[in-house]
Order: sequence, then structure tokens, then C-alpha cells
Amino acid sequence: MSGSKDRVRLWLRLLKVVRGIEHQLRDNLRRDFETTLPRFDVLAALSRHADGLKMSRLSGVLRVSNGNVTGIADRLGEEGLVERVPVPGDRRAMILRITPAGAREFARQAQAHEDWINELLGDVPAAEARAMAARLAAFADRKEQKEAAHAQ
Amino acid sequence: MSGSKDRVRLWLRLLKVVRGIEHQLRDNLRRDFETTLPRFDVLAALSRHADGLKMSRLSGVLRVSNGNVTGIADRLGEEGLVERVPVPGDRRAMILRITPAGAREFARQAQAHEDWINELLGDVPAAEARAMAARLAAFADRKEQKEAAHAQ
DNA sequence: ACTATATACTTCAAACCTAAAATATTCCAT
DNA sequence: ATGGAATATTTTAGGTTTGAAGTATATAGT
Repeated sequence: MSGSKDRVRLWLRLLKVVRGIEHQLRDNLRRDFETTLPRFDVLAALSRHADGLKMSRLSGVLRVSNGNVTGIADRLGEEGLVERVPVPGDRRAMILRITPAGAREFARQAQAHEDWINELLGDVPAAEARAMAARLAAFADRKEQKEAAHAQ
Repeated sequence: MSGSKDRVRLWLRLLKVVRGIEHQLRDNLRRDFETTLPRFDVLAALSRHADGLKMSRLSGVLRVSNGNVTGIADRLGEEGLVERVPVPGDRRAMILRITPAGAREFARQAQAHEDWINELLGDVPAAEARAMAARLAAFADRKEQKEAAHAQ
């Protein structure tokens, strides 16, 4: 019960700040690259895994539903930025892989993205950014541990 | 340039934590009340303004597009939780107002919502919650000031 | 009074997102 | 080897979201 209102207030602030930044990023991606945040997220995940990711693993990483990834992969595929590759031992599965063209395009977007974040969070001193990130990471880790324990 | 990576890391952490909590809230709202986060957000905004809000003002408060609010208001209206009221002096405008049934329903949801937040953020000490909220508020205020200055 | 512009809202097309059903394949216990 | 459960993905139905186009009304300048 203690501090309940403080925690709700914290949540509302977090939500407001994150939504604001997300909104700005969405506008910028649209304006400069004619793309969207979900598409950027998919390319970002794939660019960290040059060998590609199985569809189910990708939706797990991004924390979105399976069907969602299917549609985004379709559209990115039509533009040649990603490709579906069959998995040798398993004819059910598909690996989604970023193409060279996709990697080139994402490199441009990622650079701009970093610049935007740096600008949007420019007021936050580096030391404070580190401290806050550490706190959030600790929080997320505690939650993951709990979920893992609960799952058994 | 200084601390650019730290800020990007902070942003990714923020995003992960907020999306995780949002995901949990969505599941809970669905499970316990057969509703969604956007519907909850609309009822929350209206419950803070017993006289109702003009559609355009509501979309401004929630930071979503006009057309979006139209659809959600339609569906909430069909269930009798909100109602459209004509504005006396202006036949273009509509005020959206929460109904008594809507207020009753929202009261139940809001209590559960507070409990969920308190549980999800239970690990965060009240003092730390206050400190973090203050920091985020300061950040949001700086940004609003900048935008206001830029708008002139 | 008339016209142009601005405002308030809805409608529209397209993308996003979810949960659930459907399809195809694999794995496992008999 | 065969039937049943589990797994991987797609499809489907419905709500959410956006930006832009459309409709109606109001405001203001002439």
C-alpha cells in the first residue's frame, strides 16, 4: 500500500515521456525515410543477427504476436529489404534475413536514429543517463527473474 | 556527441520497461474487463473532466489523431459508457461525456489499474519512485518549454 | 452580403496489432 | 509404423492508429 500513489505517478510520467519520444521518432522516420517504427524495429533486430532469425524467435525478441511479424516481413520482403530462407532440417520454419540492400538502408536509418535520440535526450547528462539506465535494467532483470521462477 | 551511446542505451531501456508494463496492463484489462488500453485511456481522460471534452481537445490530451478518437468514442457509445453532446454555440463541435454507467465501470477499472501498477512497480521504493518521477517531469517540462518557444 | 479561410469532426485507405483458428510439419509414445 | 500432441507459421476477424480527404459550420475581410 505504501507509496502506491507515487508509483502510479511514476508510471504516468514514464508513459508520457516514452510516448512523446516514440511519436517524434515515428514522425522523423516517416519524414526522412518513408518508413515506420515497427519496420525499423524489425530491421534493427535482424541487423544484430546477420544469420537471420526464425519468425517465432523474431516475434519473441520484439515481444509482438506471430501474425504481426508475418505482415511486416511481407512488406519489407516486397521491397527487397529482407528475405525468407527455408530452414534445412525443418520444413515448417522460416528464417527471416536482412538483405544487403536492407543492411545498407538500415545503416542510414540507424545513424539518423542515434542522432535523433541524442538530440531528444540532449538535456540528460551522460552520468545521469547511465544511472537511470542501470536502475531500469535492474528493474527489468528482477522482473525477468520473477517470471522465470513463476514459469516453473 | 558526448554520452551518445549512453543516451541510446537509456532510451532502449525505457522503451523495454514501458512496453513490458503496457503489455501486462493490456492483458489484465482484457482478462478482467474485456476492454483495451485505448478505451481505458479515453474513460480516464473523461473521468477527470465531468463536463466532458470536445473531441478535438480529447485527441489533443491523449496525443492521438482525431479520426482515432471518433472510432473509440463510437464503440464506447454503443455500450453506453460515453455520450456525444452537442455544443450550444457551435454546431460543428461535439462534447464527449462519460455517462453514469461509464463512470461506474471506470471506477472499477481504475482501482484494479492502481493495484496492478503498484504490484508491477512493487520493487521500486516510494522514495525512488518520487525521485524518478520528478526527474522525468523536469525533463518533460524542459521539452514543453522548448516546443512552446519554437512555436512562436 | 459574399467569399475565402479556418475550424471541428468524420470517413477513408493502409499499416499495425492481437488472439484465435487454420495449416503444415515434426516429435513421441505406443 | 501410426496416432496424437507439440511446434512453426499463416490466415482471419476485429480493434487501433495515422495522415489525408471530405463535409459541415463558423469567422473574417471586403
